[in-house]
Order: sequence, then C-alpha cells, then structure tokens
Amino acid sequence: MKEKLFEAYHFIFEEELLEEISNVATYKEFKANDYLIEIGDAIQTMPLLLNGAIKILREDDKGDELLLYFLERGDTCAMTLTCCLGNSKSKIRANAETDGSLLMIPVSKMEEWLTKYKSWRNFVFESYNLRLNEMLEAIDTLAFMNLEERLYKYLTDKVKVLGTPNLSTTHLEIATELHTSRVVISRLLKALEIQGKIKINRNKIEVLEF
Amino acid sequence: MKEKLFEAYHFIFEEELLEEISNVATYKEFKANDYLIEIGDAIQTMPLLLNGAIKILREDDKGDELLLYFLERGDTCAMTLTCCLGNSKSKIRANAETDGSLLMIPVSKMEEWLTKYKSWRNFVFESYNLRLNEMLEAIDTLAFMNLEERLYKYLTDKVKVLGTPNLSTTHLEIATELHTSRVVISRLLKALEIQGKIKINRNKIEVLEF
DNA sequence: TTTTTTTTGTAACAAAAGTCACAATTCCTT
DNA sequence: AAGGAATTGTGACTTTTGTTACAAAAAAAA
Repeated sequence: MKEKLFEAYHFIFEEELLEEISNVATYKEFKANDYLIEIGDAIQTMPLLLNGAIKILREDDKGDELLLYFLERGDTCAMTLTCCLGNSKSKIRANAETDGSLLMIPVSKMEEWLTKYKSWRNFVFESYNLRLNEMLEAIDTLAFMNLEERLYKYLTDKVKVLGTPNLSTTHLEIATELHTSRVVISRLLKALEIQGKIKINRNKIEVLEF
Repeated sequence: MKEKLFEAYHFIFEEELLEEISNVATYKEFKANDYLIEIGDAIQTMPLLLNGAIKILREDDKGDELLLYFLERGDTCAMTLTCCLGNSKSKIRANAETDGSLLMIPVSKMEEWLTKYKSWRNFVFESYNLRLNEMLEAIDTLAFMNLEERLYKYLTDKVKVLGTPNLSTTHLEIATELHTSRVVISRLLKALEIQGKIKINRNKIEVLEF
C-alpha cells in the first residue's frame, strides 16, 4: 500500500506528508463495476485514487443517468470534498470502471493538512480546478454537440481512460450513460462504422481513430 | 465602500480580515451589461461582489453562448479562483446583469489569507462548493429537461435574481442565453402564455407563477 | 409624419432525436 | 442440441427542435 502511495503521489507531496497519509489512511481495493458511492450517501472520508478508473455519474429523480467524467490515478473527487467540508450528502454516484485501489483519508486530517502542508493545499485546489473544468467540458458537450459527436467523444474518452481501443460494452450501456435510448445509439454507431471511425461487434467496439 | 463591505460580509469574516480587505482591495462600480471578464482574459485579482448581479456565460468556438449561472451579493467567482491559482486564462465571460459594485483582491493576498484566516478558507471552499453545485444544476437542466422546461426555469431564475416578476428582455436575448433560435423561443413562450404561466408584451415578460 | 430599425408572429419545411414493434443473431444454460 | 436470455438490426412513425422566409406591429430616428 505504502509503495503504491509513493508511486502515485511522490511527485506531489513531500515525504513528511506521505508518511502522515500512510499512517492514517485506510486502504481499499475495488473491482470493476463496484458501486463506491451512492447518491445520498454521507461522505466521511476523502478518497485518493491509487490506480484504476472510476466513473462519476449524475442521476435525476426519475432514475435517468448521465456520465459526468472519469477519475484516474492521482485524482480525488471534488464532489467528495464538497460533501466533506459542506457536510452534505453526495449528489453523484461513483462506479468503478476498472479494478483498482484507493486510500481513504478522514475529514479531520484533510482539514488539518490544509494549514500544515502547502502541497496538500495545492493538491486540493488543483483537484477543484480539474473538476470544475471537467464539468465545464460536460456542459459544452451537452450544449454544443449533437448526439453523434457526443457518442464519438464518449468512445474516444473511454479509450483514453482504459488505454485500449477495444471497448467491451453494449449499446444499451452506452445509451444509459449518455442518457438516450438504445435504438438511437445503435443507429449512430452504425453511422460511425460507415464513416470508418469504429468497428462494431457484439459486446465489443473497436475505435479506429482517436 | 467600507460600509458596503461590512454590510455584505460581516456575517462571514472577522473584523480583522474585513480591515485587511478594505486596505488592499480596489473598489469598482459597474453598469448593467458591462463586460467584466472576457474569455481568454488573464485573471490577476479575485472579485468579491458587494451588490448587483452578474451572469456567467460559456461560449464555444463558433461564438455560441450559454448562460451558466448568476452571481449575487456575497458571491465570488470560483472560475476566477481557478484561474488565479492555476494561473490560466478565463474560460468564461462575466456580464453584468444589473448595476452593482465589487472589490478586487490581489491574488497574493488571497493566498496569504488562506493560511491566516479560517473564515477566509471556509469562504473560498464554500464558493467552490456553490459553483460546483451550480454547474451540476446546469448539467441537469441540459441533460434532463426539454426546452420548454429549461425556458421556464430560465425565466423563474431571472425573477429570483432580479427580485421582480417583470422581466425586460427580448426573445432573441433569451434564445442566445439558452443557445437556441429566436423562432423556437417565441413558439415556446406562446405555449407558456397559453398555459397561463406568463404574460408576453414587447420587450417585456411577466412571470405569473414562480 | 415618414422612414428605418427592432421585435414579434407565423407558416412551411427539414433535421435530429425518441418510440414502438418485432425480427434476427449470438451467447449462455441446461 | 434445444431453449431461453441478451444483444443488435430495422422499419415506420412521432415529437422536439431547428431553419427559412416573410409579414405585421411597435418603437426609435430622421
């Protein structure tokens, strides 16, 4: 665990802080598709992602989903910070995209370190900034792109996060994360295939350009 | 200026901090429709809104706009914080919705106060949280609501910010801020009028239920 | 008052996205 | 191998949103 921590964070945090973290943090492993946070959960700890990828989803009152963005190694969830510091309930769902591991930091420590370590303060602000920018990107996508463009962006984003152009997913799963219907996604995937951008197989999509 | 500062912020900041602010801040008044920040601007100071309302807009590469949210008294712009601390260019446009005034705080001070005053730290985090939540709301609106619902939300939000049910605006202006076309807005406004939710006059819309 | 500009209304059409129904295919289970 | 479940394909249709073109009304300017 300590090795993983140093591996992922030694560029960012000073030795002393890394030591402190490894003393108070709880280590947790997760498997792909695990639900890590549910909407409405009270958040008591702040996660530091060591490896793996986590997707952050929004849901409306009718249960309709929408993928917001991915977290990767070295990321933390600003939504969690929001909840920790604001003492409110989670407004998003966190769902493991791959297997991975993370550290959980108690809120009390994370507040203490804000004054104690400049690198921690920078990290926290940097995280907020990253997340704000991800949200802006999500808004751009929704407001300014049509579904075919959104779909292609979704596929290429996934390729980047997973590190392979071969995606194992179904049309229905994509439709859910983009908050549209399966028939529409099948139609648009077909269109992308005709354009030579992807190759479709059952439960598999290969992204050819990205 | 000092009175306005104390009036707007004495619940939030301790005496000492208020004094410091009034020593280093520059006071600025603005008129409705003034452009306060343009996309691409380098941000050197952080604004504290004393009174009035500011709307925050996003723009894509083709020049299409989208209203993100409003800032009101006691607010600061997390986007600005992002820029200040991250040292990047503004990704949004700030446009005065009403006349008003604000204070500009140098970045150096705002960083210094982070360690010095707990109330300042709380304020900054609180601002980030507010903005993240506004962004989430914007995403919900785009992803889960149809245009008629978005339009009605837009109108009622404006009523809240301006404090009057009588809005002075044109169909074209609304269309621009919702990133759609004037004809569509005219059509949907008519529909809302038939439902008895609003009353339409040239350059004026009265919101009857909100 | 006339002219010009701005704003709004409206029809007719086009494109994008969503829905429904059902068939075909592939995979999994037994 | 046979049956059932999951996944994908497809046609026909509806709804929502966007576009174009032009007329009418109101306000502003000359």
